[in-house]
Amino acid sequence: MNIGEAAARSGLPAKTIRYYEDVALAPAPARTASGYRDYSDRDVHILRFIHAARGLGFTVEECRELVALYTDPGRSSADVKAMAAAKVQAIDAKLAELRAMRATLADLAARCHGDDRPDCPILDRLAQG
Amino acid sequence: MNIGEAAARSGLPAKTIRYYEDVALAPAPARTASGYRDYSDRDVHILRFIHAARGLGFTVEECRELVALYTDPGRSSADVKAMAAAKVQAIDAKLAELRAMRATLADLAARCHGDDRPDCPILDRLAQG
DNA sequence: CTTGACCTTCCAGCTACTGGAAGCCCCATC
DNA sequence: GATGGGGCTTCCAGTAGCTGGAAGGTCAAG
Repeated sequence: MNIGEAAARSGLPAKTIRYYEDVALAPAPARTASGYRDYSDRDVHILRFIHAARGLGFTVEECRELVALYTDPGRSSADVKAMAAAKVQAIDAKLAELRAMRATLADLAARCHGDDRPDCPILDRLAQG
Repeated sequence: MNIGEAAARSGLPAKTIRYYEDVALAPAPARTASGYRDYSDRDVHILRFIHAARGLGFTVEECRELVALYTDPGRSSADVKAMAAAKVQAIDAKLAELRAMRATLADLAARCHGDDRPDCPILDRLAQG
């Protein structure tokens, strides 16, 4: 199948699939006589795997590792679990950061009149650093 | 004062200050005879304002607007409040996304043995898309 | 045979910096 | 006056992860 269908089946845009191939994350598929990419079911399977991994927040680099583990029959599940645990930690850090921002912003917004006068606790707060 | 001290006082790296000047977010300070940047207290004040705004998650583009509002005595606080509210919404969306990722990952990690065998529910899940 | 959708490559640009090279400048010390 | 070490200047390149667009080849329908 060509890239349009591989895109539809994997959920990734064709552009992104080419990009992943470029950075050697996704497999380079066979080519037709005229140079069109020709994806196998297995290729698409990997693309879907990558799509799912990206969707869980893994970086492209991490996806490379995950694909390597996935395609290695001699892998240890401990390695995969470690990556997942590290990602959970990273997400927790990001969550804490966003929650703090949200709290501050919501508080400031609540205390701002929001009318046509210039007085604004939000700006005041930013101004004090 | 020169850029090193402006950096120390604003909390922004010197590199970043130059970058902000380059993209016309931060004010272009006076220059000494030898070409060194020479920051006034007011310049530093704006730098700190920008630092705080970035810290609350506003993009550089949004910071530009905030600085414009900050320095406009005829502003309406409603405009600022609207920006803050929009940012809270954006953060909420991001939070929801991260929470979903975290939940999935933590669940998968919990169900993975994490030993030296290859069987792994994490990979299985990624494989089904 | 033509049209239009699809495919190819390559280059540029996005956000928000960050690192590094090459080269001045300033101040203190000898 | 020379020297050394820091700080300053500019400019270029690279990071992540795509995305848009240009120029051109291909395929299937009518």
